Amino acid sequence: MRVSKEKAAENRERILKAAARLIRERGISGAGVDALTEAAGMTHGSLYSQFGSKERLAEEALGHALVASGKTTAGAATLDQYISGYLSPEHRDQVGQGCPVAALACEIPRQSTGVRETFTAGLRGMLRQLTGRMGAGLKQRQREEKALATLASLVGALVLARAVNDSELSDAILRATKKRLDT
Amino acid sequence: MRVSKEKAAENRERILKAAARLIRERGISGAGVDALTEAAGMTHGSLYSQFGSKERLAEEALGHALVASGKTTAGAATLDQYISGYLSPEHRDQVGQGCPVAALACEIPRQSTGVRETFTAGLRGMLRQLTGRMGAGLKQRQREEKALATLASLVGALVLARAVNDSELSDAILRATKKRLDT
DNA sequence: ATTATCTATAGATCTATAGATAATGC
DNA sequence: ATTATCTATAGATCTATAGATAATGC
Repeated sequence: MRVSKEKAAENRERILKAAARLIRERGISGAGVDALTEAAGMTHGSLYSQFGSKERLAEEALGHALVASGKTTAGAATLDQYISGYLSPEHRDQVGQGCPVAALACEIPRQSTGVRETFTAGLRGMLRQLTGRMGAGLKQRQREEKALATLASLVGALVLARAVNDSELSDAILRATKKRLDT
Repeated sequence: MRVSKEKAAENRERILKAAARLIRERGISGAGVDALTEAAGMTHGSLYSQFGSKERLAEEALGHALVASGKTTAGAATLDQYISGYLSPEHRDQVGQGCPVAALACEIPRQSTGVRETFTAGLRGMLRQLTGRMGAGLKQRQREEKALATLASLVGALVLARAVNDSELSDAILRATKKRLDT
């Protein structure tokens, strides 16, 4: 049956929000059309009238997740706060609401051009936030360079801390990386 | 039909070698039983007589890839050589023969216990190699700590360099991380 | 007799489409 | 009349198993 324009827009948002979480938890290829729509309380058919394909939903859902994640990190007043939050055990343990870059990076090379572009734009957004928090004594070039290296450290540490099967090692990865970034 | 013991062992090795490459290129969940056995010139049925399940093959193939990768990096005489090789464009562009940790880390949290244990053991192996190449002036604790932070940097940089859709940005990630690790 | 491999197939799941339905919005 | 959603289903692909085959290795 048909629903009102507002209701349809609301449904669209609900699928997007659920998808933004599910793709981080299960991966883009691991989150099926059924699971994505069911999590929003709808049947899989509605995905195709709203987004046309799973690929396009994935692209929008990734964008949604990147924006949400960016709003969270924007709250960090200093570089130290940014780093501490990113490398916290809480962030590690909440994949579905955490940084989409860390959650999805490994499978991005196999995704559509649209998804890869959205991902790259999101990564540039993170770099901008980091660059803006780098020491004022540095030139712009140096701040950008530091931001690149810092982002790689952050993402690598989070990804590894989530992957290992030993909580002590996982904590040690986060701690050592934080310490290294403090210098 | 039946084959000789030696031939069977050889077939097993061939599947493992092909799988070690395929899981890095397509991900563990992305590499299907058909593709895995076909790449070794066999039908999918043989996988089940050799390994019992895809999960067990994945575990052994990951181990295989970790050993092969460890042999390559063992050739690096110094920390600087290790880092330069890891962050080289060649390594970035050869996922199927590169570091399995960087290729698979994001999906490891969703894998079986066996796969996660193999992954963690492989990561410890990398840490041992790195620790052994850390400055002699440091205490063992400090060397281990530096190795943890260095590994996170290396893996994060490679994963991001592969994911972004812009070759200049990709190169910049590798360069900035190398520079940061040189200090 | 044992067993590595192949063939055929089961049963689940995946993405996608066609057509029906029913309420909206002109 | 338009259209968001649902239902049913197509067609592909996934992991796994059963049974046949045929050569090994006792």
